[in-house]
Amino acid sequence: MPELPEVEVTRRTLGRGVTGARVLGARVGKPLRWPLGVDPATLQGRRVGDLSRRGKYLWMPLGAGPEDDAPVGGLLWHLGMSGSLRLLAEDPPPPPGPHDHFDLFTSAGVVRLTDPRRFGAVVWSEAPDRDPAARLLARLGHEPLSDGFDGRALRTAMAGRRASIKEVLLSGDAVVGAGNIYASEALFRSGIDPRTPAGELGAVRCRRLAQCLREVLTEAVEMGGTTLRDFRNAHGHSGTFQQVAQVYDRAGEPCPRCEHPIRRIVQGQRATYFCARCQR
DNA sequence: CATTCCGCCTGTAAGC
DNA sequence: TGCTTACAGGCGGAAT
Repeated sequence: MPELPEVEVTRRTLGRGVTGARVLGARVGKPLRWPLGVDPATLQGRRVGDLSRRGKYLWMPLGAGPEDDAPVGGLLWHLGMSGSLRLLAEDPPPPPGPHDHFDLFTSAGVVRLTDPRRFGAVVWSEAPDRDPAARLLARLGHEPLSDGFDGRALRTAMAGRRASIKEVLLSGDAVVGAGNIYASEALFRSGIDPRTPAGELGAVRCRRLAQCLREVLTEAVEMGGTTLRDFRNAHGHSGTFQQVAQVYDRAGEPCPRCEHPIRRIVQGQRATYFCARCQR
């Protein structure tokens, strides 16, 4: 499932190829989570700017069109559960398959969103700080890879929260980017019991968690992300982080640190994997 | 305000 | 073998 590293890998691999290209048109397939919100024909002639990422959202600026008064805007992309973005340079591009639900035709190739479960979205917005993008980005927490993020910022953001640290990490309103895989992995690395109420974590453990979260996300980006089934980067290549995950989806296997069997519990209707001996 | 739950999807696997 | 059911999960929005 695409979490921060997968979106960042997509941003890098897609941005390298598509930035500066001209939009030629778009094809809208089956409905995604939200409607595009604009007539695809109005995108024609716009120039693709630098891709940026906020949490698991990708922002693609589309500069003014051929007419001088055309507003600057962009597309906000989300990969949902099973989405991936490819840049297809072949001419003509391969015909869309049954799970290809959006094509952005550009002078550099086709940006194609493949998303079997259709939890993803592509939404037009006139700016990232105007609706509908603003509404979707408004409640997001700290960027874990930004300079300002540390244990203090994390602790402040979680003050008073009685929900478990695992659920707060997943909620994305204290810190963004961790989904089910990286939340379990970061908690394992930091030795914190996923059931601990988030507000009870002191300065020391918050600092450790912030550091471990950064590390695990950074390593995952360097490994091209995690590919359990669907994820591919813009060139169609899989990630390899799943090979070094220490607890995720490893219930019953020995803990890599202490050999104690890894447990699987359910928190907020989601699976959590942890070592009950190493994590307290 | 904080927290919990629902619903959107479809591929996969377990159960009958 | 074939059908049914359960499950996985990101996350906004409604309900509590």
